[in-house]
Amino acid sequence: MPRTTTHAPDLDWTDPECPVARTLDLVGDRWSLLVVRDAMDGVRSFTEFQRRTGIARNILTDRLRKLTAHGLLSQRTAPSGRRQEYVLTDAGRALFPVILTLRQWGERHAFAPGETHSTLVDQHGIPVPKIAPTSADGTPLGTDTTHVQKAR
Amino acid sequence: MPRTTTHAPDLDWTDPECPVARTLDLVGDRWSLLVVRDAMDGVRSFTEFQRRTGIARNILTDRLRKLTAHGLLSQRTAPSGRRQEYVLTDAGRALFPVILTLRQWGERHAFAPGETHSTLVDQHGIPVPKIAPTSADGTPLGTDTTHVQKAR
DNA sequence: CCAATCAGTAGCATATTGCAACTGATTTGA
DNA sequence: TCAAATCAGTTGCAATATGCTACTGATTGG
Repeated sequence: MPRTTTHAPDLDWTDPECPVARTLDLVGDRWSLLVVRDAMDGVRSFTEFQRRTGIARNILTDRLRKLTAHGLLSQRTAPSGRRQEYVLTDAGRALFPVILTLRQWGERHAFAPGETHSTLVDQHGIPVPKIAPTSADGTPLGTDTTHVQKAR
Repeated sequence: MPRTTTHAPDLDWTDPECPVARTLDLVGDRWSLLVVRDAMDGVRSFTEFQRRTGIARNILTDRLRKLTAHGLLSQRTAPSGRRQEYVLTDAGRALFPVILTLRQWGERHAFAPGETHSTLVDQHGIPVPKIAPTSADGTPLGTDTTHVQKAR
C-alpha cells in the first residue's frame, strides 16, 4: 500500500515552499514549543506538562497528540509500571537550537535591563554562549548579508 | 510618574521566569514570525505583507501594531511620498537566529527526503551552515548536556 | 477496600481568527 | 480633470480555537 513517506498526517501548509512556514505549521502555536521546552528539561508525564505550563488539559491532550502524530514526540509505556510517557524523538530534540535562540532572544529583549532571569548552562555550570550565525568562512551573517534562494 | 522601563505595554506573561515563554508571549502565534521573516526579506508595506503571508488584513493590522508596540518593528513615513512603512528595529533583527533555526529545522524535518525547498545563502550564494550550539570551549551541546539554572 | 493520582472527555463560555464588505485618502492614467 | 485603482485600514458577523469546570475510568498506595 502506498505510503510514500514515513511522515505525519499531511496537513495543508500555510506556504508549502517555505521551511519557516512549515515549521510554524507544526509548532507555531501558543503551546507546542513550551511543551517541547519542558520535554527537553526531562518532563515525560501528562500531569507534569500540565503543571509546568498551566495549559488546559484538553488542549494539552490535543498538542501531545499532534506532536506525536508529526513525529516530534513518541508515546510509550514507562519502563516501570504501566504508566504512559512522552519522550522527544530525534526530530523533537533537533528543535534544541530553536528553543535556545528563542531563549537567548528573550533574555536579551524581553527582560528589563536590571531584571534577573534564568540561564542555560552546560555540565560545568558555564553559560551557553550566544548563537551567532556565520558563513562557512566564519564571517558573521545577518539579515542584510543573506537571502533566500528558491529551489531549483 | 513611574514608568520604570522604556519597554512595551506590559502584558501578563505565561511564565514570567522563563525567557522562552516570554519570547513566545510576544511572537508565539501563528503569524508574527512570518511577518518578521518577510520583514527580513525586505518587505515594508502593509499590502506586501498581506500578499506574501495570506494573513487576513484585520489580523495583520493587529500583528503589526503588536510588533510595533513591543519594539520589534518601527513604523515610519516612507522617504519618498507620504506612504507608511514598517521596518525591523534592532530587537526585531535580533530574531534572525530564531528564524534561521526554524528554517533549518524545517528544511531537515518538514520536507520529505527527496523534496526540494529553498535555501538561505550568503552574499556569494553559499548556503548558510547549520547552527550547532557549542559550549565556550567548542564542544557540541544538546538537551542532555545543558540545563536551566534559576536566577539568583 | 478507600482515597488519591493519572490521563484523559464532555459541555459550555469566552477569545481569537477569518471573511467579506465598506471607508477614506492618495495615485495613476486616459 | 475625472474615473478607476491602490493602499491601509475598519466594521460586523461567522467559524474556530481555547479555557474552565466537572466528570470518568483505570491504577496505585496504604
